[in-house]
Amino acid sequence: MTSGKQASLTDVADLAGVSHMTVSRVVNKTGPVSAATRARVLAAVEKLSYRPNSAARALVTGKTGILGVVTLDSTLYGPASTLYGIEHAAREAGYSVTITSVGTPNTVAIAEAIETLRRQAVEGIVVIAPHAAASKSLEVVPHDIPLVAVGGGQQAPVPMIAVDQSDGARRATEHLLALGHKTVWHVAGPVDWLEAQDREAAWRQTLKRHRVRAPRIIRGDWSSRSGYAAGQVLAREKDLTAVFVANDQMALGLLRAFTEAGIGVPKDVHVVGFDDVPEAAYFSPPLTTVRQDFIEVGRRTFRQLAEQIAGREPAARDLVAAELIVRESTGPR
Amino acid sequence: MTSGKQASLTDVADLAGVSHMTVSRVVNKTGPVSAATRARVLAAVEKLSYRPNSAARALVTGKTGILGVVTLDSTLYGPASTLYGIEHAAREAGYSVTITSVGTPNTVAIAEAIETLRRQAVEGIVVIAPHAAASKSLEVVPHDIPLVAVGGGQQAPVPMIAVDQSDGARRATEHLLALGHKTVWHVAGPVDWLEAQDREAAWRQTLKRHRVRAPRIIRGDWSSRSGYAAGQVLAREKDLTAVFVANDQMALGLLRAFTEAGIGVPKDVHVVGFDDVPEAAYFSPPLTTVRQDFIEVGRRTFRQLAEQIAGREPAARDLVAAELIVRESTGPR
DNA sequence: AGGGCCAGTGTTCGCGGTAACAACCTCCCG
DNA sequence: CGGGAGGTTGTTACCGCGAACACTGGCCCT
Repeated sequence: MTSGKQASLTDVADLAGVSHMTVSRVVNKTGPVSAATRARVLAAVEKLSYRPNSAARALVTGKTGILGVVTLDSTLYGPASTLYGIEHAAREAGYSVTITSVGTPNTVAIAEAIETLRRQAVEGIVVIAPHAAASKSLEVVPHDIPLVAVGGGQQAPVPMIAVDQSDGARRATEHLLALGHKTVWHVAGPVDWLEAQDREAAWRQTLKRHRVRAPRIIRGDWSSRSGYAAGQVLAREKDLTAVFVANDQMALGLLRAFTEAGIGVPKDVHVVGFDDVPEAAYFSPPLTTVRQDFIEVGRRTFRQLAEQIAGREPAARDLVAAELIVRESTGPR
Repeated sequence: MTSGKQASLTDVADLAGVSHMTVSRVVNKTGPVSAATRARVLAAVEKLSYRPNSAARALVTGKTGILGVVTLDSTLYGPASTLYGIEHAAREAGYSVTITSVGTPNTVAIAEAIETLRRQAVEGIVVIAPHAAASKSLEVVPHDIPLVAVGGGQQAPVPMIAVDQSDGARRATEHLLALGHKTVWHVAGPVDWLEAQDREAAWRQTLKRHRVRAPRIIRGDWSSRSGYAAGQVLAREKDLTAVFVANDQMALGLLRAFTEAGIGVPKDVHVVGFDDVPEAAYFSPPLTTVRQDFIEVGRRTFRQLAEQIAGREPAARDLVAAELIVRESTGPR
């Protein structure tokens, strides 16, 4: 019974004894069709297990119903969550999502990824690459296709959605200051990551506003390993009482280093992270951190893209508020 | 200069003063074209920034160059890593990947996801859903499209690639037994996850082979929270000295519970996890665990699919070996 | 009674490519 | 010097679908 080829509109039409146009009307619910005819057509569709040919449809309508996402091929919590947020919103609206990952977010790789997606005739592109180089490459990208950046930094050259990094970092820093600390140290993310820059800048500014001197910065690369190294360095600082770490993974490494160095958290030092990964509540000790609603980011990203596809020119920036989650790492001593 | 529409083969042909067929030959490097003509065509292509229309091509060739992946919309380390492994291998071979995520892997959701992908005219489908229900739904899926399951359990109804769960669980259990423990407790994953079943079965079998009685099982849901709960339960067991936890996230929660209960790891109890998430080396204490090479899984998955697309009937199962990574959680007391 | 109007249906055309074949030109050979 | 070979180019026929328009018949209105 597997007759080799997929059934076409015409096949269905022949079986139902109507023209292919009538079948098209039934399938797409466009134009009037009598109940009797519709039933016959539907039966034929069922019998042949007809599936519309997306290529043919795309060819004639000029719309593929596909969105492209450029993402890092990492399993970093943020990008992965955002991807699923976008995919979910897109699917609900009848779009499908194809991904192209880049190992390292340099200008060339991003440009290639975008070109790859364009060859797929995607209707719009999301770039999840909160990275300076990525942002740079967006400047030179042709602007003849709907495009949205996720986490593109303060002055992205294209419309952008992101969690408000400054807001989050400010909350974290002020939380620590409110606990009475003289100052707050910072373990930053990689310089070339915009989110790292934003968090660092907000931390610095918050200290300044409170007339507190900023200690020197320790820099990591988001990994637990680098957080561990940072922790070893900080463990040698005499008057260290509070640390704001730019993400949870690094905070984990830092906690480990502190444990090994005999530094108690929260007894001797208070620590705040960023991201609120699902595991953060079970670190030792449970980590105070800044939660980012990536699902919401994904949703708004899709909405933004949909607006552009519809030909409207939506707001250039959209920030999602961050939320401080207080746990034991900044608890009573 | 943005002339509204994308240039077509004919536009290029007109500009270069040749027929559209010649342009096609140049673009696809099929058939002979004189050097002079090729140069003229290429110049025209460049000038108009011509991009082949994938829909038109797909319509006539019947090939879309798209692969579909059904995945969980979770940020679980395993599925996410596998996805990127597949995407990478696929892109190298000129395929692009579209994803469809399912919140919970029940039969209906999987079937819908597959149908959604088929409407996209994907050339092959990967189902990353190491779940009993997913496996079930694969039994009833039409077999007229190349399909591969990742982590589909021992008797998947379709070709399957996976890390050898039994092998990994056996290594973990034997490692603990070799350290002299009377027995090994097990915190298992959800019953309806095939990997959880495999790990549990291998643990039980290994104990049996060593003529050791298996303690009762504690069951979690992969989350740190459930691992924490399991840890609280186990903390009340008198003769507990060794625990094999079915994944690293749960192991983290368990470590936390043990810490709160005053149980030392590795001093009082030895703990082994599964997955080797990047953070595992920085747990307190660093976690002995079983590493799974998801990139390799992704690579082989794509290869499998490519074979099927090429019309060959490849091996039904392909297992990737697991590796035991020994760290402090099973270290000297 | 004649003329819209409209629901229901069919016909034609073309989207942008590739496959298949035809046509032309050169060159070389007997 | 005729003819076949082969390299180079063009022509034509679809692929499956939807847009646009044409057609049919009944019904209502004047």
